[in-house]
Amino acid sequence: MAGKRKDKDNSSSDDSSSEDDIKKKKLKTNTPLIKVSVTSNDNKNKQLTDILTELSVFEKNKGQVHRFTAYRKAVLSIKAYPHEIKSGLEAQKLDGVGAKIAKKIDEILKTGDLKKLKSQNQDETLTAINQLSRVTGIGPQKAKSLVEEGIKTIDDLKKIKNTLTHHQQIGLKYFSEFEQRVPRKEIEVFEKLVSNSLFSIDPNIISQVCGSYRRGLESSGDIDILISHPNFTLEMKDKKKTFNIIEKLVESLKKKHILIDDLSLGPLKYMGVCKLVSTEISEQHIARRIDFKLIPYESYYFGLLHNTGSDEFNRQMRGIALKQGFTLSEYSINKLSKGVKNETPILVNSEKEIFDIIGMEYYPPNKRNL
DNA sequence: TGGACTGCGCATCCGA
DNA sequence: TCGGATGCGC
DNA sequence: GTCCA
Repeated sequence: MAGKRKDKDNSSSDDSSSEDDIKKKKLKTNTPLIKVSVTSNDNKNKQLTDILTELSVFEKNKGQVHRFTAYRKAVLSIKAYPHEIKSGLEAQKLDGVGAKIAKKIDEILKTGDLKKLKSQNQDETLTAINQLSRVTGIGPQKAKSLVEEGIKTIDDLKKIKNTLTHHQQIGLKYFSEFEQRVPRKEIEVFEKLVSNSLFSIDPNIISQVCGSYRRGLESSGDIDILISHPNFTLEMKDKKKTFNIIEKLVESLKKKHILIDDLSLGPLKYMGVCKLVSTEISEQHIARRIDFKLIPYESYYFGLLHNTGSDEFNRQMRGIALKQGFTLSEYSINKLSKGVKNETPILVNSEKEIFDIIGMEYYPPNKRNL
């Protein structure tokens, strides 16, 4: 239903000879990985990346997830580019920047603004959809139907709270809090609390906080914890034998009043809300998003690698794996023979072994902030 | 020029 | 009521 | 929107 593309007036038919030149010269952000320092605030093209990021959000909320990722990829390339971009043509040498974005960059450099963005920002429906989509559980479809019913703001949502799903109601309840970053110090406390609960459930459980926390950043968007146990194997997962670690963990943390609301709870994945207990003398704390994932034991290091990211790092590493004849996933690495996946899983005992298999230099987590 | 772009767990909806 | 489809998040 | 077969 969501309208097919209609990009009229923008028929990208121009400059064909220079196009081919550009393609050959494309700087692949592939092999070798371009290193960006952990504090990569040396972005000389902030105006460009800010505007392109805004465009990406519009696309995502219009349901155009691939256009969203396309813009995001272009933004990452530009952020990693160490010079001030002076023309669309210059930008187009970067991986992920094509003719359309190059044209937009020219317009931005020339006029300081972008008509497409302006008109979208003046579109009441689109901006309302963007607003509603900030509530977790409300995606492009729900946002669209809400706006069609005349619900356009967060305040409007509160009036019809009872018609929302449980997930959406929790999203509304903590709307502002979920948009705050979680300081590293606070995650360290949660880490300890969760570890303690897990140890009392079964001392053989292993766990690790992943995401940007593991990459060493000073704050994260949420808290993402991977859990495994020697007795929970791939075979058990495939046969759907239940292993109720997550259920026990959730129960334990609720007793400690650390978990205060749930978004979803299954045998393999929990999504919920946590908050440190505030006392009179300590500072007051706010609610945070937290996820637990139970990973089969043989998949643990693959899960660790995958869930540590960054997304861009994963993308590039998977690309390198492919060149070496492997497919790398969240669960395993498999040899490709004649393009077909060999189903025999390769076992590893560390992340480093995965790098070794594809002949790649080891990147510790704090070097994966691409 | 048209298809790929990760794909899977959970909640909820929908149709038989 | 149940199995599959869909929306969503990551 | 970009890339690639």
